[in-house]
Amino acid sequence: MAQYSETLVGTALDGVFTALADPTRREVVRRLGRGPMSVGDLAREFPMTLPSFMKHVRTLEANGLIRTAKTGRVRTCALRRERLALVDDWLAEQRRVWESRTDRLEQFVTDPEEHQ
Amino acid sequence: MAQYSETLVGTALDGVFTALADPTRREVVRRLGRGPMSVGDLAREFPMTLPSFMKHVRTLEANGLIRTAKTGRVRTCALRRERLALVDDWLAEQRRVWESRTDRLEQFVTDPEEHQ
DNA sequence: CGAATACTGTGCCATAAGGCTAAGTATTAC
DNA sequence: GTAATACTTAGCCTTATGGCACAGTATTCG
Repeated sequence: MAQYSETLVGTALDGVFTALADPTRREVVRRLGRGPMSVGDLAREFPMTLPSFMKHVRTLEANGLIRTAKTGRVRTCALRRERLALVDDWLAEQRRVWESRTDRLEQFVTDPEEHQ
Repeated sequence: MAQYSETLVGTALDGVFTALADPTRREVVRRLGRGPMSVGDLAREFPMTLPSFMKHVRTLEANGLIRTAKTGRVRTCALRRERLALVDDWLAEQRRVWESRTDRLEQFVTDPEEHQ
């Protein structure tokens, strides 16, 4: 049993998808798409306290979706677009898998109406 | 504050990303890409008990990534590829956002070295 | 220097996630 | 009709998640 096809099981994909599973974090990614912003400026847009918001920032950074740096008392966040490419890559691999589907149609011994 | 850009906050995107955040579920999606399979056949490949595995199946179904149907005592699962398109769409929107970035460069009053 | 600003750290809380065992139900096989 | 198969249900456990309040630190402003 077992053998997951992704070589490492606890992959970066886990983190990236987890990070994007939260609407607040997706919105942060979206806003940073327009350019870097400070934590404070970002936080002001969301209905939660700063400490709570900071957790999202740290999650995004820990999973490589953003980069942050502190200058004086201000921490600026910037999107790391290349990290989103992991999602693209995974989707592309899926497509590769199902495009080879017709090659092995004989495997599907299930009810015909189950075939999408 | 607030106004998240996705119209509904608890969107389908939450569920889709959450479902894909787990390596077991991603692997199920991958395998179903090759064609429908029964819960039992799928489960045999994973290092966990059937009840545990069934939770993943239900999560995938609840979030629309797979369709399942029972015939006799066997439940067959099939991928719903169209649901993965939501991820594609979100990524495409991101690209749209950051491609319009240069239009408003004057907004970035932050440290120049922060600009990726 | 004292006050305001912008985080940061700590600890608490409620719910959800992901796993297990054990027992139950419905089909199918013998 | 008994037994094996293929889930399914229920309950428990541990850890993770996402939120809070409150207190603390480091910069910058006046």
